[in-house]
Order: sequence, then structure tokens, then C-alpha cells
Amino acid sequence: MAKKEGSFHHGDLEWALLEAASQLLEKEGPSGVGLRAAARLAGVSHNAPYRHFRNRESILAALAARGLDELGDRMAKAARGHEDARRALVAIAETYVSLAAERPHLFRLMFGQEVADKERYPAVREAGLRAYQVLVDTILEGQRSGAIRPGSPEELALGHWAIVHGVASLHVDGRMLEERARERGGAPGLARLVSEQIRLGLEPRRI
Amino acid sequence: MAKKEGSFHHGDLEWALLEAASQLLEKEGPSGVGLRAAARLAGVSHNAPYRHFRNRESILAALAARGLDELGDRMAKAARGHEDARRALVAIAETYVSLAAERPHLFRLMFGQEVADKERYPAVREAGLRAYQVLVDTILEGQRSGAIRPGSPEELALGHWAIVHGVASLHVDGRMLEERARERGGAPGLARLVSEQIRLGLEPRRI
DNA sequence: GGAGGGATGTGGACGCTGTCAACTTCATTT
DNA sequence: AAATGAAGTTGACAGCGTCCACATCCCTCC
Repeated sequence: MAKKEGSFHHGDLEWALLEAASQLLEKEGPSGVGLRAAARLAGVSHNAPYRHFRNRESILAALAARGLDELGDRMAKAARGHEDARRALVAIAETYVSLAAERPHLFRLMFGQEVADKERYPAVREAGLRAYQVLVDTILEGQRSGAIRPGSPEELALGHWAIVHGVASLHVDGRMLEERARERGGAPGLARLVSEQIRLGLEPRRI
Repeated sequence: MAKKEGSFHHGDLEWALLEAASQLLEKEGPSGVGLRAAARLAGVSHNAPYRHFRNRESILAALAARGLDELGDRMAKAARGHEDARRALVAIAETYVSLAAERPHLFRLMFGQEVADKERYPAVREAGLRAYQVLVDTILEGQRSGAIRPGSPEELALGHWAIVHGVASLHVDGRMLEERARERGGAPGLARLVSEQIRLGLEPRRI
């Protein structure tokens, strides 16, 4: 009854293709992810992937969904490690930036426009919502315990995500800035600069 | 003596190719920018571009350099419009985010990894430095007039750029967030959320 | 238990792309 | 006026995504 995922001609070729595509993504970036290349890595003919993915964009979308799934998992795990909701939010942020730093290509794929109209891929959409929900839940719990101010949790979550995503993008795009940023401490240094800047910019006594 | 830029077989084909590539970039994204497609648009044979660009990456780099040039120009113009250095910085930030919002593909090209090792393209490097220098100069002037606190202008500029770039990336990547962010006011709404979040996060009286 | 039938994988083809090499055309220099 | 070298053309090759026709294998249903 339940779809037997393994054991056919190849035995879960879809998984093998995704694994191959993932390798390609890490090694050569999004432009290196191709149906033929993935098929070659998986040891099947150049047309086999079409039984599992409608087209090239579709396999990229699957990779993005996978990435968002992992992001959500990591965020949830990070959040569970802390009782204090605000600390949990910080842990979530670290997780987010870490993933972006470790796998910049994947990060770009998840949020970039390599795959246009992601909303049309339910897996991507749902994985994104799931990750987002981790934030909302954490904030809700913080509000319950009084650690986080009242207000629309959705809006608080969006604002929080926005900041975190900004910092993560910053790090991923760092090459252009990094030339100067590197010797100032890399990613943590950048984070320090940003927060410093925010602090200074918001101090009550200006000029 | 001076290189006559126009009038040959075609008359400044390099410019025409860049113009064509620019159109392609806006219309179809980075993956739509091809040497053959650009040649077709410019009305020359498929191999003519190789007299002006070493390879595909090279024309993408030229586009990125062009974009950074325009960014620098716009930033300088925005800065010149304000006497107060801090207002000038705000104007620069608005300019930056505006360009990102108007031409997201170009923005990605400038800072993304579509063209790897941008440092190897002097035009890109120099255009980037020039734009960065606008920031540094504005901050220097602000320090001279006392409007901006003392400290390494380079470091202040980097921190400022970092924040602005984060917000711009956020907007460009908005599709994933926009689903929720759109009805909350789009780009300005996002900016409001971010600044609100920062303000709340930094208020002296927390819990 | 044997015959479909649908899912899965193969092979070939087409037009697109980037890139190389050889050739032609033309402005400038001598 | 001849030579030189840059600018553009033509032809070719491999790789890509995608479509189509065919082969193969497992499951199901009579």
C-alpha cells in the first residue's frame, strides 16, 4: 500500500539524483547543477531524471525545499536547546547565519530567483512556512512566559527574520565587502560592526 | 591618437553588446545573458563578441562594473544633495535600496557569485572601490563638521554599508518573505519592521 | 499463473549554448 | 600602394535541456 520508495531498476533514483545535485551545487554553484550531470553522477542515462523531475528548475526547487527543511530542523533544534525564548531567538539567528555561511550556494538557491515563482512548488512553500513557524512559535512561547513583549507574533517574527536574513545575505555576499571586512574579523567581525553601528545610530544623545 | 571609439565595421560594438546584455539581464535574469543572444540583438555574428570579451563571465563582469559605476554615481549625486552628512548617509542608503529594488538582477550580479572572483576584473574592483569611497568621503566630511562621531571612517563606512546592504538584499530576496510582507507594506513596510525591531531590541528597559 | 499496464529507464534527435580555429574585410601605418 | 593587425564572419565541436519512441521491469487483475 504505502509507496515502496526503494527497489526498482535503480532503487530510489530520485534520492540519488538529489544527492548528486546537492554535490554539484556545493562544488560548482547553481549553474553547475544540471540534469545530465546529475544523471551521470547517479550512473543512469541522461534522460532518466525526467521520470522524477519535470525539468531543470524542478530539481533546483527540490534542492531548495530540502535546504529549507534542514533550515527549519536546525532552527527547531536550536530553539529547543534554550528555555529562555529570547536566548532561543538568538540561537535561531546563529543557526540561520551558520547555514548561510556553510552553504552559500544553497542559501542563494533558497531565497534567490534561480528558481522563479517558488510559490508554485508546494514543497518549497511548505518548507518555508514550516521554518517560519518555528520563529512564530518561539515568539509565542516567549510572550506566554513574559520574556517577549506583546504584539502580533507574525509581525515580530517577520521583523526578526528580516534582520537575520539581512545579516546572513551580507555574509554570503561578502566577497565585495570582505576585501576590507576579512581582516576585521570575518563574519563575527561583520556582525559586530553591524550591531555596533545600530547601537551608535540609536543612542539617545546624538550630536 | 586617442582610441577612436566609434566607426569601424560596426561602430562601437562593445557598447552595443553591453546594451544588449543589459536588456537581456533585465528581461530574463543572469541566465538569459549569453554571448550569442547579445550578438543577435546587436545584429552581428555569433562570434563577434569574442573580439571584445574573453568569455561569458567577462561580459557579466562588465555588466557588474557598469552597475557599480551607476551605483557610485547615484550615491555621489544623492550625497551632494544634502549638506548635513547624516542626511546624506540616509540619502545614500535610499539610493542603494532603490537601485536594488528597481533592478534586482543587476543587484544580484554586482554582489552575487554569478561572476566568481570579481577581484580579477579590475573594472569591477575599481567601480566597487569608487562607490565605497563615496561613503567614506561622506563620513569624513561629517566628522569634519562634527555631525558624525570620530573613529575610523573606513570602519564606520563598512558598518553602514553592511546594514544598508542587508536591507537591500532583504528586499531583493523578498519573494520568500514577501508572501507575508507584501500586505504589510512592501519595501517601506519591511524597512519599518526592521527599524522597529532594532529600536525595540535596543531599548534600555528590557523585561 | 499468465496477461496486461503503468511506472521506470534507454537511445536518439533537435536546437540552443560557449568556445576554438581559420578565413575575410577593412582602417591605419609606413 | 603595400603591409599589418584589429574587427567581424563562417564553420565546427561538445555540452546542455528537452521531446519522442522504444525497451524493461514490477504490480495487479483476471
